[in-house]
Amino acid sequence: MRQGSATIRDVAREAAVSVASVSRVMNGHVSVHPETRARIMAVAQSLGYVPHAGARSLSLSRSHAIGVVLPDLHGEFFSEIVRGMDREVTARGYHLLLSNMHADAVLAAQAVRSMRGRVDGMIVMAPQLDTQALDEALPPDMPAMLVNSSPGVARAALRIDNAAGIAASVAHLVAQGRRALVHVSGPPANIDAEERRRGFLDAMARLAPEVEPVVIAGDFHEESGGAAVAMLRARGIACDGIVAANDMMALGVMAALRAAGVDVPGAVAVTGFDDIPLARYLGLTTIRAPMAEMGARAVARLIDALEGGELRAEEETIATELVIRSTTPGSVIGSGGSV
Amino acid sequence: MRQGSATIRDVAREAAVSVASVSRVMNGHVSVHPETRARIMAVAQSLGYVPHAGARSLSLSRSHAIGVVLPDLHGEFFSEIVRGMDREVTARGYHLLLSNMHADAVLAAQAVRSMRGRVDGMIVMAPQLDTQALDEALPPDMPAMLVNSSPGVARAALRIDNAAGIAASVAHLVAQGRRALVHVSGPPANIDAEERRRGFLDAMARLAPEVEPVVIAGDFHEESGGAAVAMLRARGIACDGIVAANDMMALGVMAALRAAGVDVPGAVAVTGFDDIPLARYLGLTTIRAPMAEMGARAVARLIDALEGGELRAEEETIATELVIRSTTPGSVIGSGGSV
DNA sequence: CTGTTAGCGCCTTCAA
DNA sequence: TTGAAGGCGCTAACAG
Repeated sequence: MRQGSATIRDVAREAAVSVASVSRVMNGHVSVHPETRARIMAVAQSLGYVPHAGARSLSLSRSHAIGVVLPDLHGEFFSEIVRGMDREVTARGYHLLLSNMHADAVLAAQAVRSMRGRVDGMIVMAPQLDTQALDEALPPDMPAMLVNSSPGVARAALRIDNAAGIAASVAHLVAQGRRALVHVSGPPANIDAEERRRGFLDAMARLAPEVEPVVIAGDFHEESGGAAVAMLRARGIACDGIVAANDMMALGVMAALRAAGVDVPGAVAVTGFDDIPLARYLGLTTIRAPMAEMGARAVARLIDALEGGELRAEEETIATELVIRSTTPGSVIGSGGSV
Repeated sequence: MRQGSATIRDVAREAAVSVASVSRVMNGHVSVHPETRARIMAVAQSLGYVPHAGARSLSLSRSHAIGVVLPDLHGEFFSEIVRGMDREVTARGYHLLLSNMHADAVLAAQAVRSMRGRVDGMIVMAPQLDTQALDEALPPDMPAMLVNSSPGVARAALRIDNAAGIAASVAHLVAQGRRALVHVSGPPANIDAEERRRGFLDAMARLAPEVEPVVIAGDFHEESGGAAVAMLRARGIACDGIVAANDMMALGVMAALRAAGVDVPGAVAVTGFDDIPLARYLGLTTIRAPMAEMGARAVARLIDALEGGELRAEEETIATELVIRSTTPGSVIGSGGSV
């Protein structure tokens, strides 16, 4: 992109051929005399010629890059998702153009627009943006995959099965005879948080219809887990199992419970969601959300579409997995993965 | 990048002006009649016109994108570095083009080349590539910053101060009267690992010249920490402090020690390096490596250079910070940050 | 098998 | 203040 580099014309002149021949050789096209080919390759080599990807994509109307717009999410997620995307994208010969998006819809729209002309498609993850904002931000003719975003937009989408995940946790606890379950939810504006909350209520209605389920509002941060426990105790709410909407809050719950001398999992069982590395270390039973696979899948679907397939505006759901550790007791029979 | 989008010509035609005027308006240039400007903007708006960044960068020879080539590193680092870069890059109106690089030099070269014509500069992090491979991979005229890479190349570089960090750990332990220190090193081909190993030996020579320092080879993975402890015990090597080359190994060390009934930090103190989130949770004393700041700094230096400044081929070092937790006892007086 | 020639979408002198 | 025209580097017909 800077001054010095040799262009296709330099190679052509030096090899005494036309740029077309150079282009043919560089792109492995047919019909080039072996001798000319050899000469051209030698010259290209000696000049250190590397095709200018920008020019190439302008002429081909194809950048082989896909834009990724992510919210400012936690370290674990970020790296996992991007890792999955990167794996797939590299295997397919594409590049990833990154752009973070802070919860602001205006900035989001700007980030999305700024990618026109540099990517062939986009992957947008916007758990906190509403349908309309997303719709306005995405150019209508831009192939895009929505990941864990608000439903309602006629776009191809991917989301983890929050409801089934939470339901698995509830089933697991219910199978142990626990009924007084409490859900510590995430921020209300967040689509994942909302689905988990609903999933909890639905699962309770199905699996323990005789009890009135309790939901305490949290915000996905560790502290709100501790706060939830404090509230529970202050109000004297009976509880033998806490289903947190994510692992960080579950950790807060565990710490508060133990600090208060409550036996975990003896008196109260705890489950989280996400399966962050800490969960494994601290023995937290949780729902594993396969973020890397999700990223890879999003890329795969998008590129498939870009290369001729259809990008059907349907939502695909990614299965989660219940990982039983020491915050819920014993190996329970028949409480496998999903519900 | 697809078919539908309106081009500058569509806007020009619709507004009954030349493309030059549209261009002037879009780029906020002077000398455009207010009336024409208004008309053009109205048309652009109604057509949903968004400038084609690819074409723009071809004609300007400026892509406002910077390429990032990273090794396949652990989640924590990856996200922290990229977060720092993203923050800076967004603030400056640039984009990040990502590319992973698996330890193979050929693939690395290819990854780097594939970015010509799509980025204005690059940030390369290659702790396991040697100088020559790096040199060959980077186009001579491509502005680039090396991050935690092999020294010796005449390029601008940034690296965390591994030696000072380890020295701080050693000083901290020595200040507690510990002398029988053991270092569990990282993989020998890794530049960070090597610098930490050397840093340990140098610090020991300086701070505890009377003892023969012990180094056990690890590989940055948790298991090798446990293996190191096993070896220590099998050989009956005396030891009252273990300085691991990274946190994961330190965790392995802690687990093995405790499993063997050894009191930590009573009998043996343990320190790590990196300060991953787990370190905080498990109370591991460690050296904090500010990866986000490092990423941001790399971007800042690169963009400064791209926008007129000089990109001097000098190495800048990023300071680390000793974080004392419970795997090394008590608050020790006078053992602050660096040595 | 090879060269010529239009663009891809935009920016920018140079004239008017 | 505005328009016409060339060019950024490359690819893809279309002729030879």
